[in-house]
Amino acid sequence: MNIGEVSERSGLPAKTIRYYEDIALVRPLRSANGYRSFRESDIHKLAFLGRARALGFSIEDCRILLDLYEDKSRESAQVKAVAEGHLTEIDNKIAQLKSMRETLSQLIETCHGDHRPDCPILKDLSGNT
Amino acid sequence: MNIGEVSERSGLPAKTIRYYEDIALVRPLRSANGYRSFRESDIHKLAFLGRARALGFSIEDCRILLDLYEDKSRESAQVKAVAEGHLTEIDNKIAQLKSMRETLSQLIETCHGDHRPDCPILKDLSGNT
DNA sequence: CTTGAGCTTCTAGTCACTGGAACCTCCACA
DNA sequence: TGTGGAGGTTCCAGTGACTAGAAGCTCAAG
Repeated sequence: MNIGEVSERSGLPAKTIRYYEDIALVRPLRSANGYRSFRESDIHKLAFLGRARALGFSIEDCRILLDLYEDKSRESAQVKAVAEGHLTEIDNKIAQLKSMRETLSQLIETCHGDHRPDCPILKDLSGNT
Repeated sequence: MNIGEVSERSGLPAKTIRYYEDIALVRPLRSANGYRSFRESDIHKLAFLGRARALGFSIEDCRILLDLYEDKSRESAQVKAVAEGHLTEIDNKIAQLKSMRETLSQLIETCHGDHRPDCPILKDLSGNT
């Protein structure tokens, strides 16, 4: 199967699929004309990658998860550890964003936002309390 | 004032300060020996940038905010608009992360995480329901 | 006069793609 | 048989906001 159809079926842009081959996440065969030739298992892998990326896993995490997926003697604890590490990162990011949000929304509230130049947002950024 | 002291006083790494000069966010003078020579106003700007970046504003937003800061005839509505745009982005990111978090934590809960290979996380990623 | 800290510039790497150029291949239709 | 266009190929460069590291210059203290 050619890359266009694989792109449709996996939901990933062709560029991304080529990139994933570049970094050896998938290894499609080649036809006589030089075109990539994807097997069902490649499409399956790509869809796996799409879902893992949608959950925010890094490419390196994806690589590990794919390896675990293909290792039938894996221990589920290994998978869980990767997922938990990622969950922690997500929690950290959420906490950071919430803290930014908090500060920012307070500043926005106190800014009258009209034609006058006086602005508590700039005041705060400039270090004035 | 040399970059080292400015780094300490502004809280920004020297590398970052040089980068900010590269992209013309600050324009320190130069001493006869070629060293950057920072005025108080440069330090002030850098501290401003540090705070704006800590609130998650992009470099381009920071550039706009700095310009507004220096434009004494600005309208506070302009500042507020930038801040509100950024707040919306933050909210979007938080929503996305929360949705990831939701899915991921549910998967983690159902994974027993022991020596057995059976794993609902991988099952889900592989498209099995 | 040496040593070491601190400064300079420059290049390249990060992450995960994405855009674009130049070129090749295939298939349908005239 | 020619042609046009869709779809494939590779390679290079850019994104954002730094960061690491190398090679070399300057300065102050001992």
